[in-house]
This record gives sequence, C-alpha cells and structure tokens, in this order.
Amino acid sequence: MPELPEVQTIVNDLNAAGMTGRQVVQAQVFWPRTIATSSPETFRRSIKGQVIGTIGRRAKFILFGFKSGKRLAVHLRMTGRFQIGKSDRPNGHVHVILSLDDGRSLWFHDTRKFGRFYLMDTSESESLLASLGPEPLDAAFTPGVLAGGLARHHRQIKPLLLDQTFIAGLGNIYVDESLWAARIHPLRRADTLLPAEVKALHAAIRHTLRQGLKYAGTTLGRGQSNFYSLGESRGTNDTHLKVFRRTGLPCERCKRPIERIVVGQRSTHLCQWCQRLQ
DNA sequence: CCAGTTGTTGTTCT
DNA sequence: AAGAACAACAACTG
Repeated sequence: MPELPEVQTIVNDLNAAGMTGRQVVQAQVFWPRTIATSSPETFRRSIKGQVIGTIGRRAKFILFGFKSGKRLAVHLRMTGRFQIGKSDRPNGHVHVILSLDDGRSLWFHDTRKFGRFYLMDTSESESLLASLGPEPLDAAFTPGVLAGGLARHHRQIKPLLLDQTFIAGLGNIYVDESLWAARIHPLRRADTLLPAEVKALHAAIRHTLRQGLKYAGTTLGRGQSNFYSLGESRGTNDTHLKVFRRTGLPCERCKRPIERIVVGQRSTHLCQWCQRLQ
C-alpha cells in the first residue's frame, strides 16, 4: 500500500516528530527476517549508539542517515508502519523497536511481515538504490525523459509504470489514477504513445502524486493492513480517487461505470470509454 | 471456508 | 533478449 506519497508522508512526520539528533540506545528484533542485511544480533550491535542525522526518501525506501556514515534503509512493502511507542507492551505485529535517548521508541509494525531493514555504510547502500528509475517529482524528470524511456519498451504501460527500475515510487493505486487522468488504457504498448499522450501522462503522474501528498496519503478501510502514518494518522486521499476500488461507480468525466480488469496479475481499474484501447 | 489484497523478487515459460 | 506468467513471502478482509 505505501507508495511515494505515503512514504513521503511518513518521512515528513518523522522529521516533524524531532527524530533528528536522537540516538538509538537500544534495538529489539522480534521477527528476524525483517533485518535483511545481517543477523538480528549484528543489527542490534551495529545500530546501538547511532545518532540520526537526516531522514529522507528514495523511491519507496525510507532512509535514515546516521552521523557515523551508516544508513538504515527501510522498505515498508505492503503493510509496514512506524509508530511512536506509547506503552511498553507492543502488540504482536510490532517486529522491531528502536529505543531513543529521549525516552521515546520507534516501533516497526508490519502485519504481513514483508517489510525489510537494510543497515549498511551509506556508500555500500548505493547498490541497493542503484537500479531505481527516476524520481517522478524531481525537476530532472521531464516529459522528454519519460518519452525516451517509453520508446525503449514494447511492454504494456501499466506493468511498466509499476516497474521501479523504470520509474520510482508508483504502485497500483497511483498508476491506475494516473492512467485515468491521462486517458490511457493500461494495456497500451509503451512505445505506441503519441507525443501528446506522453505529455499528458507525465502531467498526470505528477498531479496524482502531488495530490496524494497533499492529502497525506491514501488510507482505504479501517483494518490492520491499511496505511497509517506516524501516530495512527490516516491519509484522506481516498476521497479524491477517481478509479481505484471504484468498480461500478460512475466515471467522473463520462458517467459510465468504472470497470475492473486484471493486468499483469494486478487488479486494475479504468473507464473503458475514456481510456479506449482502439 | 474461500477468494482477494496495496510490493518485490526469483524462476520459468514463450 | 524481452516480456509475460506465476509462485513465494504472510496475514488480514469481506
């Protein structure tokens, strides 16, 4: 669930919570596989004493930069969440706890246990991020860059936009929303988009992501597996979705019902009228 | 009980 | 070689 806007929202909230300058005084690991780069024991030993310098994002990774030159990259995958521990009794879905020098602790909550922590030297961590595609909200991501990329692939446009090596940060929700906004069918072959369509797609991706960010992410439903930023705060972008999980509801533009199809094994929502395949 | 689910990776098939 | 299909990871939701 967490895509670029959700991950950025968490990063913003971590920064607002005053994490910079905090020292990790103790770490606990309850689900060993969460730690991707070493044994839990090595992780606990390595992170103890680290002082947080910066907290940022690349693609869907949260990057904790420590003053020592080490870096913790966290990928939330489907259901990872951070929360400021409010008690000393975490529930069964809290798999890592970082205790801080100000008495607070950062809990990593992850019902499906797919989330991963990568702790390494910053220089070494570049290999983890090396294959990622461009950041869609960076100034360097121009319509020309997108056009050049699309021209190199004959793949269906939706799976291509989900491919993190092609463009970073998009997931199922924002891809469906972007394609609807650009009026492009998810099965269109990437190298068949006309220049005007590429331009529309570029604008749609940026608009869709910025809107998600503006409303602090998309939270669907109320369950354990939904997106919540720090402190259990929900995002409100769900009220602005045009197609995602809106099967049968009228398209905002043409009033015809939104349909659900499967593309690349992924649930896909679209308006067959506005997004014609030809 | 059954089908479906937001992300990613690795394998296998075409 | 490229791209599509599929399983696996693991657990909740409807």
